[in-house]
Amino acid sequence: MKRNAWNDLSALEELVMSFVWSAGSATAEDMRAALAERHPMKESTARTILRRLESKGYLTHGVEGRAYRYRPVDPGRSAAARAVGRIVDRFCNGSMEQLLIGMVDGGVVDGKELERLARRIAASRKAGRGKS
Amino acid sequence: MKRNAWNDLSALEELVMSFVWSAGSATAEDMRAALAERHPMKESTARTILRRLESKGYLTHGVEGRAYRYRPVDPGRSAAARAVGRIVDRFCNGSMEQLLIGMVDGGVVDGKELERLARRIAASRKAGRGKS
DNA sequence: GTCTTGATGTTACATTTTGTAACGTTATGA
DNA sequence: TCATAACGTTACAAAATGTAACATCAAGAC
Repeated sequence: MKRNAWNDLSALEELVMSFVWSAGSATAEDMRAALAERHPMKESTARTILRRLESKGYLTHGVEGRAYRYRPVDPGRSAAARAVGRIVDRFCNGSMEQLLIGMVDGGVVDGKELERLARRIAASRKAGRGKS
Repeated sequence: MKRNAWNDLSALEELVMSFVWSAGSATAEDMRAALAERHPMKESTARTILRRLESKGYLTHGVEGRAYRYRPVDPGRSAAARAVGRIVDRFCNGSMEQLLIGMVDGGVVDGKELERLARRIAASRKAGRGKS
């Protein structure tokens, strides 16, 4: 049972996922050490969070020596895209345009920049799979 | 004192906001009746949810006859834009481009459509403003 | 002027979710 | 065989959620 439609991660889980996504993969200790200043926690706690994230479907793990190495099931942008899709439904009555307008007006992204990115992406997708 | 200013709505609160945003405004009864099938609840419960949403800053109310009429403090697209900004930070390492790529690849929005909308929006807001 | 009634605020509480972690178990290299 | 690192299990307190009863109070009905 999800917390809500656009995100079922708690603040801490979100912080952890953020780290794992940027790091690519991580063991419990890696994560704990990396977030030590932001959010200190015991080894046991770190592992619990990672396990919960795995049970929520965000992470998977493989054995590496004696430790577990967790890695994202999907790239952050995929999870992000799904989240945004739901946001559009709930907050903007399904109108992607409304969302974009809100983002530009709210300064989340500059209008020109958005146009530039959109143009580039549309072009590259049409041509062929050249992910930047 | 919200830990997550962007993601502080529960599933039910989200459903209610979704309704209020699309309806423009609503009394507790309006809301309760509208969501009756989706999520039945007593009058008292409906009012509690609306009051909580007001305390969270999502709604405000004015008196209308004997009832309170709640209305969104901000258009849904504003709340959506904030949420997306946060998502970009956490899920995409701050890269708006990564988010857009994820959305196009994930089928959340068509590349051409995105480009069309972006172009139109950029055109209608010639100035590239600084963030608030 | 009461009385009825609809709407409000106050208060309550069982669940679920989160954050945190102690502990017991197990494989592995010394 | 033993120390250890890493794991899973289990436990809780605190906060968030969902749900609602109850006491009130204003305004129109009589």
